[in-house]
Amino acid sequence: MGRPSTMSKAVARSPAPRKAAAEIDFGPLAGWIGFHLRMAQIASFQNFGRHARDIDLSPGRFAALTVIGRNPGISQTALSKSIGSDKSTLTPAIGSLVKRNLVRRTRTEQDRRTYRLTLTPAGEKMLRDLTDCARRHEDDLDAIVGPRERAQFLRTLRKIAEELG
Amino acid sequence: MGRPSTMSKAVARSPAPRKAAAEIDFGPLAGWIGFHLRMAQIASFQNFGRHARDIDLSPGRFAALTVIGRNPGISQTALSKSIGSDKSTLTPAIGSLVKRNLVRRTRTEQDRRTYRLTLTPAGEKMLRDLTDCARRHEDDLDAIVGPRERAQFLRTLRKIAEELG
DNA sequence: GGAAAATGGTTTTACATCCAACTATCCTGC
DNA sequence: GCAGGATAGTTGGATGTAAAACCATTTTCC
Repeated sequence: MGRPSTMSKAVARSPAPRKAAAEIDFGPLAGWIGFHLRMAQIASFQNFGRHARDIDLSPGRFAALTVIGRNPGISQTALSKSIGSDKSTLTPAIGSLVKRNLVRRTRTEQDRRTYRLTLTPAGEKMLRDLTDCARRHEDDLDAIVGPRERAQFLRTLRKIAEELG
Repeated sequence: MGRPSTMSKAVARSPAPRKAAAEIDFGPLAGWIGFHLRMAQIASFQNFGRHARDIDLSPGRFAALTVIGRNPGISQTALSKSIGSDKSTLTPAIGSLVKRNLVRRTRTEQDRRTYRLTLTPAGEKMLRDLTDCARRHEDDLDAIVGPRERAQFLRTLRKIAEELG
């Protein structure tokens, strides 16, 4: 496919119709909440990753760890509902946390289907470290949102999650 | 905390130490923007899915289609930057759009590394249909956010994406 | 008491996504 | 011009995710 036409067209000098990132036309996307929610979440996710680079745990697992820490004995299904991920997603996630000795999974005698999830001491330490990372990440977000808007912004986010959940 | 430790098991009648979703303790998560951003985005994603169930295209591809439609001739790299996904993610995504005859990918003679992406007529039709779905999804979001807050909310989201990007 | 429905978890399948390494093409400096 | 660096896109490997089918157990209801 060498396209041997040797550039007979050779428009040559035109500086290219290439688009700079800044001049992209987003059309209706530009005014849509859903789109910007997605973009903001992607950016926030990446920023969290920067703060927690050393510690090797994703935001999702961090949320899981926090909820387990605060609600010892919680079941996997309840956990999955609370953090908004599918229970089938949680199976390998919890598995890896158990393998890393951060979470303990014990059967109950009352209901032999469920597990009780609790943190190990190592899990509690990890949670403390991660909470520090998240705290710094939150400081970044707070600085951007600003103290005036913060409460209202949070309220709106919560409302979206509740009413669409 | 609960944990009456009376459980010699066989408590039988106790309505279960099971947690209802409503009474989960989220600890510091409860006040964090990053967490609620994530939850809101998950909910929004699912709601979009409900509206676009018939049409078989994810939000990410929808965004790609829109940007291509608005910026005919855009390159894959520029597209990936604009919608915030990795260029390697885009390779199979564009591939499937091309296979479904929604997008055309043409080589340029000036720079034989890049592709020019454009919509096919079928792609434009698909974009119109999807835009209708997204419009309904947006209506849901608008109803939740409310007209008073909308502009400020959007401004804040945009700021987060920009400053953390 | 037992069949039927519900519930907790796992497995399987199918993608989406990122990162790092790679190929092919271009651009730059000498 | 041509070697070395940049850039466009692809590939491979690892992980995250959801949905559906599935097993084991418990609960409901007759």
